[in-house]
Amino acid sequence: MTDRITIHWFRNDLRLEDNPALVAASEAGRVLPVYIYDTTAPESAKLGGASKWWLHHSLHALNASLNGSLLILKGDPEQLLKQLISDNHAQAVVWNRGYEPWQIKRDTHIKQLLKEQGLDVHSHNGHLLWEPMSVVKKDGTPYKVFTPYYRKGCLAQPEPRFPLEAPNVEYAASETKGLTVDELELLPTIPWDTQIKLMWEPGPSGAKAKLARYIQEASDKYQDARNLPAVKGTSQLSPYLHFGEISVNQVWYALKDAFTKDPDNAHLDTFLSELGWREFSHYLLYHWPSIQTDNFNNKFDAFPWRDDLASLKAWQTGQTGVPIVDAGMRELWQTGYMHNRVRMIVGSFLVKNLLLDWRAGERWFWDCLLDADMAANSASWQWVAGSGADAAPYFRVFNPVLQGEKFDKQGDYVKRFCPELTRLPPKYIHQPWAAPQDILRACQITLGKDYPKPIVDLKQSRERALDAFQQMKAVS
DNA sequence: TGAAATGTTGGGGCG
DNA sequence: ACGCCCCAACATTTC
Repeated sequence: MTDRITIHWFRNDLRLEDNPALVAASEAGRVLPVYIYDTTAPESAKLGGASKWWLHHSLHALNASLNGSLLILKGDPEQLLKQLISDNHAQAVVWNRGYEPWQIKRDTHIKQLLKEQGLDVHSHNGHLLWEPMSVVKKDGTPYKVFTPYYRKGCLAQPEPRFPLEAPNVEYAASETKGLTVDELELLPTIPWDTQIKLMWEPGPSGAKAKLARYIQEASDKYQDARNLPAVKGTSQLSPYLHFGEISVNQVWYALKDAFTKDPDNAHLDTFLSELGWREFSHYLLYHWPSIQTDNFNNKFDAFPWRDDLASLKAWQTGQTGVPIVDAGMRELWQTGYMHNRVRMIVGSFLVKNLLLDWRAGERWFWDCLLDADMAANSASWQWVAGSGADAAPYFRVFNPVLQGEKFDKQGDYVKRFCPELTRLPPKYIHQPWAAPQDILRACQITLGKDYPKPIVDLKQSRERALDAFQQMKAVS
């Protein structure tokens, strides 16, 4: 029994605490921990630049917590696992499940193959509160609307797993030679990560710090900071949850605990339902695997998206001439993150004011976000575009000026990322094009030179979007 | 987790 | 004192 070796295949569960597969492995004997950088992933699932940066640091943190015994491999998981098993005479393989369509296909195949070879193979739920396959309506079909999904489908079920302690593991030394984290070459060759390095600490300890800070601040309930991009009112846990450096169960129970002590704290309640949205997007991707590329609502197949590279480029680089949009896009580029409120504003702007396909936004976010997550990214873009399940109606067009005035009253957020607008008074900070010439001159701003003129007229482009929507409805 | 257009109400100025 | 109008404030509808 003590000679038995179980391979724990680390994927997006880069933690030792509350790790069901690792617990199972540790109970069966010695454990060989391996991370495999999968080079066979399809193009649409290949990690973006920001995600790679995060993974690099997260693997370092994991390896350190394993006293350097993490085996790192790169290539085709099927081949590498087979080799690993034979080199080390392993009898079992465990992992925590993933839910992206290509992962499911890959894992199902590998599981079957290894079982045929006589191995003991088990997968576990380490990533979600309620797994997609266990939540269906009475008629057996999956939910398409969030509220009944969450209330009747999830909350009515038994409570999610209470977080597990980190197991006592006896790690086996590998006979297979692995790579160092650095040899995966995940870091950028040009140093675009200077700001990111200062802001983020990947790994479980960074996650715990974020969680503690959030609960502390949410408990000071005078603030309504969740919607204010200039304030750190959101938890910023998304990249940690994506890579599994903290489990959703750990976050869920930490919030529940805080909520018990402070039952009418609306922030905590809202945050719990945000976790519900995270579950919902995984659920949608599992039951409708094509949502990353295809409109969930196929009426949108007839939507007249424009083809306009110059506008797309202006959006990507934060040069649209609309301050809150540009601030958001620059925040993304510089920090690998964007405040949730601003994600909705820039998304609406791309899809409605610029009339560009949501898939262009999905791809850009995928490359730039540290928390890039196929489920959340696809479901959220379709939500913004109006083509998704339980989506925002297409005619709900955000006015970036009003959104700015509402959620960034003094323009602090805009000024942080658009320093060329620093001198503008709050009255014009969200619409410099409306400022009188003498004020612009006094602020040393020449529109079209120091800061772009808006690339679209907000009113006209809003009407154009509504017309396009009518046109689509007429076609179908 | 909208915005804009349209409708309704009621207080106050004023002849 | 009364009716009329204006318009802000709020509510409802439409996109």
